[in-house]
Amino acid sequence: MLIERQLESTSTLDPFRKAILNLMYTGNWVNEKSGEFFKQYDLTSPQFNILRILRGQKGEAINLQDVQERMISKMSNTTRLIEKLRLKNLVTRVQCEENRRKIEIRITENGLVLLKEIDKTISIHEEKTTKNLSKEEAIKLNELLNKLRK
Amino acid sequence: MLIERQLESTSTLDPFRKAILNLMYTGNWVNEKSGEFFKQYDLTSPQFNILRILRGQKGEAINLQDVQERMISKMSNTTRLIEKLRLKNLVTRVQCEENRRKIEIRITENGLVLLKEIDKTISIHEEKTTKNLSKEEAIKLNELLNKLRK
DNA sequence: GTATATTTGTTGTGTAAACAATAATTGTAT
DNA sequence: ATACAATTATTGTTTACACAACAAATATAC
Repeated sequence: MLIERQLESTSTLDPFRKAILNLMYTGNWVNEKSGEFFKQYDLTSPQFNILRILRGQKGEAINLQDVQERMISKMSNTTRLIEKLRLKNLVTRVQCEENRRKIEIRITENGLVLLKEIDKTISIHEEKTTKNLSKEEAIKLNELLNKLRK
Repeated sequence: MLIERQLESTSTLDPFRKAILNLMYTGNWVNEKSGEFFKQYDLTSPQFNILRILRGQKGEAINLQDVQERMISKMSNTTRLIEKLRLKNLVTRVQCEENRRKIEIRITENGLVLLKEIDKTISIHEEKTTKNLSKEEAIKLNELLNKLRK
Protein backbone atom coordinates (compact mmCIF):
# COMPACT_ATOMS: atom_id res chain seq x y z
CA MET A 1 0.00 0.00 0.00
CA LEU A 2 2.12 2.80 -1.31
CA ILE A 3 -0.19 5.56 -0.23
CA GLU A 4 0.44 4.55 3.35
CA ARG A 5 4.16 4.90 2.98
CA GLN A 6 3.57 8.34 1.56
CA LEU A 7 1.34 9.33 4.46
CA GLU A 8 3.75 8.01 7.03
CA SER A 9 6.92 9.51 5.70
CA THR A 10 7.19 12.63 7.80
CA SER A 11 9.34 14.51 5.35
CA THR A 12 7.89 14.52 1.84
CA LEU A 13 4.67 16.44 2.10
CA ASP A 14 3.68 19.38 4.22
CA PRO A 15 1.49 18.29 7.12
CA PHE A 16 -1.61 20.15 5.94
CA ARG A 17 -1.66 18.53 2.54
CA LYS A 18 -0.88 15.22 4.15
CA ALA A 19 -3.76 15.65 6.59
CA ILE A 20 -6.21 16.16 3.76
CA LEU A 21 -5.06 13.03 1.94
CA ASN A 22 -4.92 11.13 5.19
CA LEU A 23 -8.47 12.08 6.11
CA MET A 24 -9.83 11.00 2.75
CA TYR A 25 -7.89 7.78 2.94
CA THR A 26 -8.77 7.00 6.54
CA GLY A 27 -12.41 7.99 6.15
CA ASN A 28 -12.57 5.57 3.31
CA TRP A 29 -10.84 2.91 5.36
CA VAL A 30 -13.31 3.25 8.21
CA ASN A 31 -16.20 3.28 5.80
CA GLU A 32 -15.10 0.05 4.18
CA LYS A 33 -14.77 -1.65 7.54
CA SER A 34 -18.23 -0.54 8.55
CA GLY A 35 -19.68 -1.64 5.25
CA GLU A 36 -18.26 -5.11 5.73
CA PHE A 37 -19.68 -5.28 9.23
CA PHE A 38 -23.23 -4.29 8.26
CA LYS A 39 -23.29 -6.63 5.31
CA GLN A 40 -24.12 -9.57 7.54
CA TYR A 41 -27.33 -7.78 8.50
CA ASP A 42 -28.13 -6.91 4.89
CA LEU A 43 -27.76 -3.22 5.67
CA THR A 44 -25.56 -0.42 4.42
CA SER A 45 -23.98 2.09 6.80
CA PRO A 46 -26.36 4.89 5.81
CA GLN A 47 -29.32 2.57 6.33
CA PHE A 48 -28.06 1.67 9.78
CA ASN A 49 -27.46 5.32 10.46
CA ILE A 50 -31.09 6.09 9.68
CA LEU A 51 -32.39 3.27 11.85
CA ARG A 52 -30.36 4.50 14.76
CA ILE A 53 -31.64 8.03 14.29
CA LEU A 54 -35.20 6.70 14.31
CA ARG A 55 -34.61 4.69 17.45
CA GLY A 56 -33.27 7.81 19.09
CA GLN A 57 -36.70 9.35 18.60
CA LYS A 58 -38.21 6.92 21.10
CA GLY A 59 -41.47 6.51 19.28
CA GLU A 60 -41.75 10.12 18.19
CA ALA A 61 -42.08 10.56 14.46
CA ILE A 62 -39.46 12.42 12.47
CA ASN A 63 -39.69 13.89 9.00
CA LEU A 64 -37.33 13.45 6.10
CA GLN A 65 -35.46 16.67 6.42
CA ASP A 66 -34.70 16.14 10.08
CA VAL A 67 -33.40 12.68 9.29
CA GLN A 68 -31.13 14.12 6.64
CA GLU A 69 -29.76 16.73 9.01
CA ARG A 70 -28.72 14.08 11.48
CA MET A 71 -27.10 11.79 8.96
CA ILE A 72 -23.37 11.20 8.84
CA SER A 73 -23.23 11.76 5.12
CA LYS A 74 -26.05 13.72 3.63
CA MET A 75 -27.58 12.09 0.66
CA SER A 76 -29.57 13.73 -2.03
CA ASN A 77 -31.92 10.78 -2.15
CA THR A 78 -32.90 9.86 1.34
CA THR A 79 -36.39 9.22 -0.01
CA ARG A 80 -35.20 6.08 -1.76
CA LEU A 81 -33.15 4.98 1.21
CA ILE A 82 -36.20 5.17 3.42
CA GLU A 83 -38.20 3.31 0.81
CA LYS A 84 -35.65 0.50 0.90
CA LEU A 85 -36.06 0.23 4.63
CA ARG A 86 -39.85 0.32 4.33
CA LEU A 87 -39.80 -2.56 1.86
CA LYS A 88 -37.82 -4.53 4.41
CA ASN A 89 -40.44 -3.66 7.00
CA LEU A 90 -37.98 -1.82 9.19
CA VAL A 91 -39.67 1.60 9.07
CA THR A 92 -43.07 3.13 8.37
CA ARG A 93 -43.71 6.25 6.38
CA VAL A 94 -47.04 8.10 6.55
CA GLN A 95 -48.13 11.53 5.48
CA CYS A 96 -48.24 14.04 8.29
CA GLU A 97 -51.78 15.28 9.00
CA GLU A 98 -50.92 18.76 10.28
CA ASN A 99 -48.57 19.57 7.44
CA ARG A 100 -49.17 17.31 4.53
CA ARG A 101 -45.91 18.19 2.84
CA LYS A 102 -44.12 16.34 5.58
CA ILE A 103 -43.98 12.61 6.19
CA GLU A 104 -43.80 10.89 9.53
CA ILE A 105 -41.10 8.26 9.67
CA ARG A 106 -40.94 5.71 12.45
CA ILE A 107 -38.94 2.59 13.17
CA THR A 108 -40.97 -0.61 13.37
CA GLU A 109 -40.84 -3.39 15.94
CA ASN A 110 -38.88 -5.37 13.35
CA GLY A 111 -36.41 -2.54 13.05
CA LEU A 112 -35.94 -2.37 16.81
CA VAL A 113 -35.33 -6.11 16.96
CA LEU A 114 -32.70 -5.84 14.24
CA LEU A 115 -30.96 -2.97 16.02
CA LYS A 116 -30.95 -4.97 19.23
CA GLU A 117 -29.30 -7.79 17.34
CA ILE A 118 -26.67 -5.43 15.96
CA ASP A 119 -26.07 -3.91 19.39
CA LYS A 120 -24.65 -7.22 20.49
CA THR A 121 -21.82 -7.25 17.97
CA ILE A 122 -21.17 -3.66 17.06
CA SER A 123 -18.92 -2.95 20.00
CA ILE A 124 -16.66 -5.77 18.90
CA HIS A 125 -16.48 -4.18 15.48
CA GLU A 126 -15.76 -0.80 17.00
CA GLU A 127 -13.05 -2.17 19.23
CA LYS A 128 -11.44 -3.96 16.32
CA THR A 129 -11.46 -0.79 14.23
CA THR A 130 -9.95 1.41 16.94
CA LYS A 131 -7.80 -1.13 18.72
CA ASN A 132 -4.59 0.76 17.98
CA LEU A 133 -5.67 3.88 19.81
CA SER A 134 -5.78 4.47 23.54
CA LYS A 135 -8.77 6.21 25.03
CA GLU A 136 -6.77 9.41 25.37
CA GLU A 137 -5.72 9.22 21.76
CA ALA A 138 -9.30 8.68 20.61
CA ILE A 139 -10.36 11.74 22.60
CA LYS A 140 -7.51 13.77 21.12
CA LEU A 141 -8.45 12.61 17.62
CA ASN A 142 -12.03 13.72 18.13
CA GLU A 143 -10.87 17.10 19.34
CA LEU A 144 -8.69 17.62 16.30
CA LEU A 145 -11.40 16.54 13.89
CA ASN A 146 -13.93 18.85 15.53
CA LYS A 147 -11.50 21.74 15.48
CA LEU A 148 -10.72 21.14 11.81
CA ARG A 149 -14.35 21.40 10.80
CA LYS A 150 -15.24 24.26 13.14
CA MET B 1 -25.97 20.20 11.58
CA LEU B 2 -27.06 17.96 14.36
CA ILE B 3 -24.41 15.33 13.82
CA GLU B 4 -21.83 17.91 14.74
CA ARG B 5 -23.45 18.62 18.05
CA GLN B 6 -23.42 14.89 18.70
CA LEU B 7 -19.74 14.60 17.84
CA GLU B 8 -18.78 17.57 19.93
CA SER B 9 -20.66 16.74 23.08
CA THR B 10 -17.91 15.09 25.09
CA SER B 11 -20.20 13.10 27.28
CA THR B 12 -22.77 11.13 25.32
CA LEU B 13 -20.80 8.61 23.33
CA ASP B 14 -17.66 6.71 24.18
CA PRO B 15 -14.65 8.21 22.39
CA PHE B 16 -13.98 5.14 20.24
CA ARG B 17 -17.46 5.04 18.77
CA LYS B 18 -17.35 8.78 18.38
CA ALA B 19 -14.02 8.57 16.55
CA ILE B 20 -15.45 6.15 14.02
CA LEU B 21 -18.44 8.37 13.30
CA ASN B 22 -16.24 11.42 13.29
CA LEU B 23 -13.84 9.90 10.78
CA MET B 24 -16.62 8.93 8.40
CA TYR B 25 -18.16 12.35 8.76
CA THR B 26 -14.93 14.30 8.42
CA GLY B 27 -13.63 12.15 5.58
CA ASN B 28 -16.81 12.93 3.77
CA TRP B 29 -16.49 16.59 4.59
CA VAL B 30 -12.98 16.77 3.16
CA ASN B 31 -14.03 14.79 0.13
CA GLU B 32 -16.86 17.17 -0.63
CA LYS B 33 -14.60 20.17 -0.34
CA SER B 34 -12.10 18.60 -2.69
CA GLY B 35 -14.81 17.65 -5.14
CA GLU B 36 -16.02 21.22 -5.27
CA PHE B 37 -12.52 22.46 -5.85
CA PHE B 38 -11.76 20.12 -8.74
CA LYS B 39 -15.06 20.78 -10.42
CA GLN B 40 -13.77 24.02 -11.92
CA TYR B 41 -11.20 21.94 -13.79
CA ASP B 42 -13.78 19.37 -14.87
CA LEU B 43 -12.03 16.70 -12.81
CA THR B 44 -13.01 14.46 -9.94
CA SER B 45 -10.68 13.85 -6.99
CA PRO B 46 -9.78 10.32 -8.11
CA GLN B 47 -9.00 11.62 -11.60
CA PHE B 48 -6.73 14.27 -10.16
CA ASN B 49 -5.18 11.66 -7.93
CA ILE B 50 -4.28 9.58 -10.98
CA LEU B 51 -2.85 12.52 -12.86
CA ARG B 52 -0.63 13.38 -9.93
CA ILE B 53 0.57 9.81 -9.68
CA LEU B 54 1.45 9.86 -13.36
CA ARG B 55 3.31 13.13 -13.06
CA GLY B 56 5.28 11.62 -10.20
CA GLN B 57 6.59 9.07 -12.69
CA LYS B 58 8.52 11.78 -14.51
CA GLY B 59 7.97 10.36 -17.94
CA GLU B 60 8.31 6.73 -16.89
CA ALA B 61 5.32 4.61 -17.79
CA ILE B 62 3.26 2.94 -15.11
CA ASN B 63 0.77 0.10 -15.40
CA LEU B 64 -2.75 -0.11 -14.11
CA GLN B 65 -2.08 -2.15 -11.02
CA ASP B 66 0.64 0.16 -9.83
CA VAL B 67 -1.65 3.13 -10.30
CA GLN B 68 -4.30 1.41 -8.24
CA GLU B 69 -1.89 0.69 -5.43
CA ARG B 70 -0.97 4.33 -5.13
CA MET B 71 -4.52 5.64 -5.19
CA ILE B 72 -6.19 7.21 -2.17
CA SER B 73 -9.31 5.16 -2.58
CA LYS B 74 -8.93 1.98 -4.57
CA MET B 75 -11.52 1.60 -7.22
CA SER B 76 -12.62 -1.54 -8.87
CA ASN B 77 -12.81 0.24 -12.18
CA THR B 78 -9.67 2.20 -12.71
CA THR B 79 -9.81 1.09 -16.32
CA ARG B 80 -12.78 3.30 -16.95
CA LEU B 81 -11.30 6.18 -15.01
CA ILE B 82 -8.19 6.08 -17.17
CA GLU B 83 -10.38 5.90 -20.25
CA LYS B 84 -12.14 9.08 -19.15
CA LEU B 85 -8.81 10.82 -18.87
CA ARG B 86 -7.70 9.48 -22.23
CA LEU B 87 -10.80 10.84 -23.92
CA LYS B 88 -9.94 14.22 -22.46
CA ASN B 89 -6.45 13.85 -23.89
CA LEU B 90 -4.81 13.99 -20.50
CA VAL B 91 -3.19 10.54 -20.56
CA THR B 92 -2.09 7.93 -23.06
CA ARG B 93 -2.55 4.20 -22.75
CA VAL B 94 -0.60 1.74 -24.88
CA GLN B 95 -0.03 -1.97 -24.61
CA CYS B 96 3.30 -2.89 -23.10
CA GLU B 97 5.60 -4.66 -25.58
CA GLU B 98 7.56 -6.80 -23.12
CA ASN B 99 4.51 -8.04 -21.28
CA ARG B 100 1.45 -7.58 -23.34
CA ARG B 101 -0.91 -8.11 -20.42
CA LYS B 102 0.24 -4.81 -19.03
CA ILE B 103 -0.50 -1.35 -20.31
CA GLU B 104 1.75 1.65 -20.20
CA ILE B 105 0.04 4.75 -18.89
CA ARG B 106 1.55 8.17 -19.25
CA ILE B 107 0.46 11.72 -18.65
CA THR B 108 0.32 13.92 -21.76
CA GLU B 109 1.60 17.44 -22.28
CA ASN B 110 -2.01 18.54 -21.93
CA GLY B 111 -2.23 16.76 -18.61
CA LEU B 112 0.92 18.42 -17.35
CA VAL B 113 -0.39 21.82 -18.35
CA LEU B 114 -3.62 21.19 -16.50
CA LEU B 115 -1.77 20.08 -13.37
CA LYS B 116 0.39 23.18 -13.55
CA GLU B 117 -2.79 25.24 -13.70
CA ILE B 118 -4.15 23.43 -10.66
CA ASP B 119 -0.87 23.83 -8.77
CA LYS B 120 -1.51 27.55 -8.70
CA THR B 121 -4.74 27.31 -6.73
CA ILE B 122 -4.60 24.06 -4.83
CA SER B 123 -2.62 25.43 -1.92
CA ILE B 124 -5.31 28.02 -1.36
CA HIS B 125 -7.86 25.23 -1.27
CA GLU B 126 -5.71 23.26 1.15
CA GLU B 127 -5.17 26.23 3.39
CA LYS B 128 -8.88 26.96 3.45
CA THR B 129 -9.68 23.37 4.35
CA THR B 130 -7.15 23.14 7.17
CA LYS B 131 -7.18 26.75 8.35
CA ASN B 132 -8.40 25.80 11.81
CA LEU B 133 -5.41 23.62 12.60
CA SER B 134 -1.92 24.70 13.55
CA LYS B 135 1.03 22.93 11.99
CA GLU B 136 1.61 20.98 15.19
CA GLU B 137 -2.02 19.91 15.26
CA ALA B 138 -1.87 18.77 11.65
CA ILE B 139 1.21 16.70 12.46
CA LYS B 140 -0.50 15.23 15.51
CA LEU B 141 -3.58 14.42 13.46
CA ASN B 142 -1.48 12.58 10.90
CA GLU B 143 0.22 10.61 13.63
CA LEU B 144 -3.08 9.53 15.13
CA LEU B 145 -4.55 8.55 11.77
CA ASN B 146 -1.48 6.52 10.89
CA LYS B 147 -1.51 4.81 14.25
CA LEU B 148 -5.19 3.98 13.91
CA ARG B 149 -4.66 2.18 10.62
CA LYS B 150 -1.42 0.50 11.59
C1' DG C 1 5.69 -29.34 -25.31
C1' DT C 2 1.12 -29.36 -23.36
C1' DA C 3 -1.95 -28.54 -19.69
C1' DT C 4 -2.87 -25.79 -15.81
C1' DA C 5 -2.36 -21.82 -12.96
C1' DT C 6 -1.44 -17.02 -12.38
C1' DT C 7 -1.25 -12.39 -13.64
C1' DT C 8 -3.21 -8.34 -15.74
C1' DG C 9 -6.71 -5.78 -17.51
C1' DT C 10 -11.52 -5.28 -19.47
C1' DT C 11 -16.48 -5.69 -19.66
C1' DG C 12 -21.30 -6.66 -18.03
C1' DT C 13 -24.64 -5.93 -14.66
C1' DG C 14 -27.08 -4.38 -10.81
C1' DT C 15 -27.11 -0.82 -7.29
C1' DA C 16 -26.38 3.64 -5.50
C1' DA C 17 -25.00 8.36 -6.18
C1' DA C 18 -25.35 13.32 -7.63
C1' DC C 19 -28.00 16.76 -9.72
C1' DA C 20 -31.82 18.89 -11.64
C1' DA C 21 -36.63 19.17 -12.52
C1' DT C 22 -41.06 18.58 -10.78
C1' DA C 23 -45.20 18.16 -7.76
C1' DA C 24 -47.76 19.21 -3.78
C1' DT C 25 -48.70 21.88 0.11
C1' DT C 26 -48.35 25.81 2.89
C1' DG C 27 -46.91 30.63 3.89
C1' DT C 28 -46.86 35.58 2.67
C1' DA C 29 -47.78 39.94 0.57
C1' DT C 30 -50.88 42.93 -1.42
C1' DA D 1 -58.93 36.42 -2.08
C1' DT D 2 -55.28 35.86 -5.32
C1' DA D 3 -50.73 35.68 -6.91
C1' DC D 4 -46.24 34.58 -5.71
C1' DA D 5 -42.73 32.55 -2.80
C1' DA D 6 -41.03 29.01 0.20
C1' DT D 7 -41.02 24.46 2.07
C1' DT D 8 -41.03 19.52 1.69
C1' DA D 9 -40.63 15.42 -0.63
C1' DT D 10 -40.47 12.66 -4.96
C1' DT D 11 -39.00 11.36 -9.52
C1' DG D 12 -36.09 11.25 -13.81
C1' DT D 13 -31.69 11.06 -15.65
C1' DT D 14 -26.93 10.66 -15.96
C1' DT D 15 -22.89 9.16 -13.97
C1' DA D 16 -20.12 6.39 -10.78
C1' DC D 17 -19.44 2.36 -8.10
C1' DA D 18 -18.94 -2.63 -6.47
C1' DC D 19 -18.71 -7.15 -7.76
C1' DA D 20 -18.33 -10.90 -10.65
C1' DA D 21 -17.43 -12.95 -15.00
C1' DC D 22 -14.48 -12.91 -18.63
C1' DA D 23 -10.45 -12.65 -21.93
C1' DA D 24 -5.72 -12.50 -23.04
C1' DA D 25 -0.97 -13.23 -22.07
C1' DT D 26 2.51 -15.32 -19.49
C1' DA D 27 4.48 -18.39 -16.01
C1' DT D 28 4.80 -23.00 -14.01
C1' DA D 29 4.52 -27.95 -13.53
C1' DC D 30 4.70 -32.32 -15.35
